Amino acid sequence: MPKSVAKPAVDPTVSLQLGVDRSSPVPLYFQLSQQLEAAIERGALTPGTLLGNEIELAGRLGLSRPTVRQAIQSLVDKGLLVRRRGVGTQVVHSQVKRPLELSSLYDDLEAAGQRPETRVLRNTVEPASAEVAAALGVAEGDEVHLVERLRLAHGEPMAYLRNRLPSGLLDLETPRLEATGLYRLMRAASITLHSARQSVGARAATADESERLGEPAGAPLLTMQRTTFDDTGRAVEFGSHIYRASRYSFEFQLLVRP
Amino acid sequence: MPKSVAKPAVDPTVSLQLGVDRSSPVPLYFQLSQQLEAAIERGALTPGTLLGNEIELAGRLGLSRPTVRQAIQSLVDKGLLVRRRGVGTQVVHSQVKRPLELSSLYDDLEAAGQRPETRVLRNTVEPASAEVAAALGVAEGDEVHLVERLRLAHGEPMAYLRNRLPSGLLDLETPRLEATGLYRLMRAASITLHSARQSVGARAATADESERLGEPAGAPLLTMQRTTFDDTGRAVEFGSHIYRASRYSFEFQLLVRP
DNA sequence: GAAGTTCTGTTGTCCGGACAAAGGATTGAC
DNA sequence: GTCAATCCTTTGTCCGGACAACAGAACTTC
Repeated sequence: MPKSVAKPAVDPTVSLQLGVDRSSPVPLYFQLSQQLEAAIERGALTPGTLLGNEIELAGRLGLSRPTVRQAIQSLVDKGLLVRRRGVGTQVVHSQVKRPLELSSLYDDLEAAGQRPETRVLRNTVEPASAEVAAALGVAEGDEVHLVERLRLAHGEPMAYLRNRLPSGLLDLETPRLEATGLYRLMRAASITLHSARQSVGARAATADESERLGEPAGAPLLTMQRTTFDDTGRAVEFGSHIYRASRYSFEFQLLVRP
Repeated sequence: MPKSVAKPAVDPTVSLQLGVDRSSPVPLYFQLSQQLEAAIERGALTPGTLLGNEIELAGRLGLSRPTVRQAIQSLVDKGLLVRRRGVGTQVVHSQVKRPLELSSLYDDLEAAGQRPETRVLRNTVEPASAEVAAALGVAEGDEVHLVERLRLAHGEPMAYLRNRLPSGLLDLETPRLEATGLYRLMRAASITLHSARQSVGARAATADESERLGEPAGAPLLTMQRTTFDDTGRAVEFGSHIYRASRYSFEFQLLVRP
């Protein structure tokens, strides 16, 4: 007689009502990965759970194994699943929120439930300094767009944002800048952002800065410089921002590249 | 008679001497992606170059299209290539260096050519405070390992590092801590890091801190808190670090998730 | 000459199958 | 009981093919 009985390892995905709509234009692997992600999100798949094996899952859903693998892979890339050869695919033991995205302060604040407000202080054109020219990849002295904004939350200043953009890239009207964030305007202009190079540091506030942000003189500030590139490699934005360290910090999650 | 002649678009990969070794245990897609990456790195494939189409490339290398696609995809994920349906695959217009890794300060300094030095100030065990317990996922009052280190470069203090680890995870001998970085010790103990949650901020130095770091009183400091998880979801480290803002800033590249 | 239409080339998605490699559990030998 | 060898399960890699979707160029029509 076998000493077993210990076989509680029922495939947890069976009770999940997974299913794909083949008439939808949404790719099958994407439909599946979204359903799995939602299941993890709402706790139907708890951390540590072992997903049933790919072949069986594919068979049950009427999909091929490559398609199921593609769905799982996308979640592995997001850090939600972990695969182990010979073992199976496991829901990662929670803690994953969102792996560092190229987000604007505006989106961050809005997501945090704070109603961001923008005050445009300058919106003009000026010749590029050597530093700006190098960052944007234009010639020194070329005209670039300059935008200076004060970002507030709950009526309190949070950050002072200074951006330079290649002139003519975007029509930046002050009302639109006050209504939303810069990145949203870019996306709306069908500029597809690709990557950014950032530098985060700290320094003491100058007299001007402390006054503008409502901080005592010499208060510590968080600084961020960022050059953003679109998918053709053009630099589309160079920002030099300062944040009130007493009110703001950068939070992010990052994944180890396997 | 065709008006053409305009056909300078020779596949740039033909002159690249690509080829795979089927007897090698290294996966074919990986061999190919490495060769392509090397070619981009050394400038043999210049930014903007259009790779030949996948099918032809697969045929020339004696590989199947899925294998070639897998190789290309890995470089797209790294941000080195951009694909456009109906157009082709293009080398991204440079600027990409390295997309933010979970690196230790030690590695960063070493890569920058500075010889990092570590002075272990404390290496002991203590009961977990509420904050530490929450971060590490242990009970309050449980014993955790505490390591306090001063990190120097060129003999100058750069950062003050305070780490808590679940006790018993690693045997942290002071000599080993002074010889290398914490993450390397973890990897050596075959702990596979998976993700980390970070928070970067700034504040003014306390009297103690300013003295330890050789900064004037009240100088702005860059702060970083990080909880690191391994692939089983365990928290393996909780760090609270402070950096001299006058000497150090965080530099990183990040990619937009498509 | 300008606008719409068709055509062509390329990547995106999906299928079904096959074998290799690794991890864990079981079995066997001592 | 302990250790090594074996088996089984699962993911990793690779193949060959098919059609869809999209972008751009060429062509036709007005």
